[in-house]
Amino acid sequence: MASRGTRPPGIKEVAKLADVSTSTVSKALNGRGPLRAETIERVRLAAEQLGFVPDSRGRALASGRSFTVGLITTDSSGRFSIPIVLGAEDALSAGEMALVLCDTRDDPLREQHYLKSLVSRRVDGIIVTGRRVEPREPIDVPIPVVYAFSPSTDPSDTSVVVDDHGGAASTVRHLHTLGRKRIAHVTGPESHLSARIRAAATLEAASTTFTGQPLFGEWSERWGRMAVDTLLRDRPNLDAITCGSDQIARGVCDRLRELDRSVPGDVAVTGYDNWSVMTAASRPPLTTVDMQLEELGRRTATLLLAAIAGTPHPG
Amino acid sequence: MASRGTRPPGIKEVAKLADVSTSTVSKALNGRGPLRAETIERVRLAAEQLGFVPDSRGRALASGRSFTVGLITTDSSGRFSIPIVLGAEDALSAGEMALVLCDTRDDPLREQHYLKSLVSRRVDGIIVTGRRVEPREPIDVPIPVVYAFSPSTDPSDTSVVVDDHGGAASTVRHLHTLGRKRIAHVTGPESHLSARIRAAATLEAASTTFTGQPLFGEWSERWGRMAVDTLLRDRPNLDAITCGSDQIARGVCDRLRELDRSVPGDVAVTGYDNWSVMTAASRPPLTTVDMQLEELGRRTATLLLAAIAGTPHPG
DNA sequence: GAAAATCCGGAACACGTTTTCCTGCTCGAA
DNA sequence: TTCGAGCAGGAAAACGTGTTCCGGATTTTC
Repeated sequence: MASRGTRPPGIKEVAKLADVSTSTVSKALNGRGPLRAETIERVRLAAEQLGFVPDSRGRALASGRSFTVGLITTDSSGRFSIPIVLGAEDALSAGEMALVLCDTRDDPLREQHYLKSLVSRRVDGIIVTGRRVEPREPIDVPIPVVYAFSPSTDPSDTSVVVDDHGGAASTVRHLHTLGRKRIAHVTGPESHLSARIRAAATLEAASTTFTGQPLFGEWSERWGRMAVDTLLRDRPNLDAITCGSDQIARGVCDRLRELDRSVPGDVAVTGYDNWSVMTAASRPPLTTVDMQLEELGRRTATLLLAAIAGTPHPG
Repeated sequence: MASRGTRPPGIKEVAKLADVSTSTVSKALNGRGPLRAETIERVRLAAEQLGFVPDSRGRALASGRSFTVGLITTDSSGRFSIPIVLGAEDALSAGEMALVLCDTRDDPLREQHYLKSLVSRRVDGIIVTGRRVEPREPIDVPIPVVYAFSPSTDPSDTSVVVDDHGGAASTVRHLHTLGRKRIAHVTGPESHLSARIRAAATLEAASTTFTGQPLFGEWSERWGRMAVDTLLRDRPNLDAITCGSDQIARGVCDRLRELDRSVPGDVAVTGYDNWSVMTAASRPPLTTVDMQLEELGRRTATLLLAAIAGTPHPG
């Protein structure tokens, strides 16, 4: 551990070393006031010599902004929020903004606690994200908020969501291109909005080539394996299965292999999420739909920055 | 989005409403000075009525602390850092501390940038974590630092690491309890320290029951499947395979199933990491070693808090 | 050579809180 | 009645920066 006790040099130390006033230092380093180039250089040199790093607390107080945004998530697993966080961080760090992480673990009490903490920190904005695409209760704070992945129930709030409909439809189009004519769909619980949307979009896009009904179950490999047995019993001649998640798709693939159906020769299988752990390990590697969550995070952050700057984009 | 423009009430507004001075408000709300119960109640009421939330920027400036810790990680996937973050957050939020997240993506430039940002924010402490257990270059800042998962190369720094040796040894003991006598080991690249440690510990613990040499490869299911073929060709009578990761273990299980070897009847298989995605989906569910990363994060944060309070625990 | 225009830099204040020191009050005792 | 003790609460400084305004110095112009 490095030395402590000696507190870092402030703007005053720099001022003394450069033999100017503190305000001059501020102007020189921020390029504000009209200063001679020689003075600026002198200040810059002194700052560098002392290893001066401006204290953002003072800056925050003076500027009224904290250059910090909060991210509230309910997705402890990080399965969906991680890429979003990465994208958001990417867009934010360009603007010298920091991101404070708050994982509520789905506990309303915790969420309340974190919210108060963020308000107390005078965060410039808040990103709210979750594990499901179901709309969630909006949060009530006097700060710009952008919802990512799980939109707010209030349509006038700014929300960035994935295009489940388009994703599922493009999957079907892809299969049509490959000449598949009898498509089935295996997905997660019907109680999940994303499962319903993907199923509906699949049905719609494959109306003439769909066989049977979508199968709702759970987001697991086990369910994928079970579903294959059901499908092959009822519709033995199907030639494609679109799955609501990569996990399900992998289960489907595994079971098809065990039953000596060639993939994708006899039956084409598609996943959803582009979870590399699943897609790469599957045999054969899966065709899947990438939700582009990192891009989603980036756009969320960009929208938030715009809202902070005063140009909200509702809806 | 809630209303903006009207800036939140400050301590001054509360003071005016309660008809006391600002210092009295501070004392009342923080329970510092000697005040009459009646006064405290009056202030408390006024604060609540105005929805007053103290501005932590002012507090940070006055108290000299920012009540914030930075977390620097190189593990973009979040595979290992997520549980650590969760644990750390857990321990920190108890102390009203916030956590700002910095993902370097293994880019030294980015790391430097984030480091400067954290120093500028006068963070109270920093947690450094990574994707591998290899020791890493210590960071040089005048702030308490605790390394988690990837220790610092400087032994006088505070580092919290996983007990790979103990974990591997306990696996072997478990297998001995089950009566297994011919144990093999399949793990990741020999260039990875954790693979070497686990292999060495396995060899040591199973000295009399180990068959052949540990197999080094990669952290993938594919390698697990390949390794089974190699093992069964050279040592067809083995009765247990300990794997360096759950992914490898799953590949091993899958391949054994394909070859009609019963698991765990003929061959027992153990994993490492307790990655539920792998262990639960495997058939049969895997026995694995839990690294207790969340606990590691919690302990890291606790150590950091101690260091911030002035009681460093080097080594 | 004097007045005006220009340019540079400094003093002071603001931001919101905590903390130290100090004042004024009340109560009890002589 | 007066003095000391003790307690409740206020005034002011401090934290570190940004910003506004203003004065002094230099240059320009007639």
